[in-house]
Amino acid sequence: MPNWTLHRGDALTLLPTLDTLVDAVICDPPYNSGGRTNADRRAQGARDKYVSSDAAHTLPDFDGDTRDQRGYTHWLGLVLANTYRLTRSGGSALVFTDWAQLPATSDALQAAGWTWRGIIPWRKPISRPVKDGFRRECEYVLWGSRGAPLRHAPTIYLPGWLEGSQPRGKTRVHITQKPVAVMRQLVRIAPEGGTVLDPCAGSGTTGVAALQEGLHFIGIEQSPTCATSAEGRLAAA
Amino acid sequence: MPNWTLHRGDALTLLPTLDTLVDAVICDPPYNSGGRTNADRRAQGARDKYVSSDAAHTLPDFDGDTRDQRGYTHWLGLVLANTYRLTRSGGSALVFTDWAQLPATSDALQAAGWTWRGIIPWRKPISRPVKDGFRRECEYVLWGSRGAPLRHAPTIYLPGWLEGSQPRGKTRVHITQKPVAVMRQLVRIAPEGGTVLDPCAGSGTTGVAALQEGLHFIGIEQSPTCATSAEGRLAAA
DNA sequence: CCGGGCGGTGAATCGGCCC
DNA sequence: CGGGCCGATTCACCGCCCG
Repeated sequence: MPNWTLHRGDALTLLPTLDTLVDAVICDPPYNSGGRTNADRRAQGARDKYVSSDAAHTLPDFDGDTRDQRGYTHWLGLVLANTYRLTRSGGSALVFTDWAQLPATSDALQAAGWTWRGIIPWRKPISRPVKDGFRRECEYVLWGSRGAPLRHAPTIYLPGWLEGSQPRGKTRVHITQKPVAVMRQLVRIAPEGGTVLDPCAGSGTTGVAALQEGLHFIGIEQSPTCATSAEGRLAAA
Repeated sequence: MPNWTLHRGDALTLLPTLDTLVDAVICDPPYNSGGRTNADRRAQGARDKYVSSDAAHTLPDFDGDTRDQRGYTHWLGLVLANTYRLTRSGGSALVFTDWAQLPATSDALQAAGWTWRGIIPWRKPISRPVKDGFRRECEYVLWGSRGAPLRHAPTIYLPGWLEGSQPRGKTRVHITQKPVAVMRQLVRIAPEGGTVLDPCAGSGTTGVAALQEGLHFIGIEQSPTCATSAEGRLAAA
């Protein structure tokens, strides 16, 4: 029976106090990328940047989305270095990013010691059209490993791209919530019975997917509101 | 009736001598990314890196695939800066890259003066599975613009995701040849009756797509073998 | 219970106005 | 003149309602 733990608080404060070794780190940080100017990025909350001005839902805003690109790279590098320490040799990191922060994310991943292994695009069928230009309908997952990637037994083959829309309606509790089906593909990078760590757990989708795949889960979430709904979802899973 | 020109020679030598203004630059440079180490990358020709050792075809090798990452960024930045000079305000650049060179390519694009506008993944359904890991089945097109992107009349909406396998069999004349259907989507970023420039024309697929979409085409190709087959394909289109 | 139709939305972006 | 703020915009897709 897989088990789970959710720590409440700041990732950079809590990670140094942990000592359980894990097999995979899956992280969906605030991208810090909305807005055209640095002032836009720093001044607004995530809701103002990422949610349509006429959206009817009342999902809560989230913190930690006010860094400029250098600050973001540095912060993410620290988080990833702390998770690297907790990861077994052969373990993997999977980090979400949008197109604009992809190069910064690859810098942070490699600065933290991970070997960069690839990009897995995530295609979102419900996305805004762009007038006179190419639609921006993908987010991206960067894959890194600690040393040579683990050999699985039996051998597994994971997809090179993902597809899935954000949950809608009453199952949605977070502005940037990921579909469980997408996360279930990703957590399979951990070996059978392994442990997955998510330092930016949000609404806990990574944990739900891990439990469904028979993996243990350790999460960290700063926002009390998110942590509470994550605990509910994890307990139900 | 759209017309085309193909210059034979090195892009960095020829670009400064051109003075026709263009609406879009589409470029598929040698990625310089095969091999695990810098020594691997520099020692081999493109054929050894990108083609299976048991491949049955005998397509010619290509030059310009022996730079390390710093050299690649610098070279690509020079090419893109020279094409920037020839591009009308509001025009676009579309640059192909694989996952490993994506950050370097975004650096070069922006260093050359272009505003980075997004990433369009290109999925190649025929790709090798990765043992115990995520398949690498996408390449990426980086979109940049010179100033604010041109307003089209009528307004167009271009895709954020491309699919198409590399040509096989006797229609394939180049190791890294792109499908015409994919290139036709991309050249549409140029306005009706506009001109497309490809400084690394290869087998001329960009030009074929441009002509089919009613656009003019200017290409540059270094390899005499490739240039000859490109001329054949362009004349037929 | 199933199918068709309708209404709402998106990890924004852009133009324009005001200070 | 530059920066900040406001509101209009776009359509494929998904969920829900109703027949």
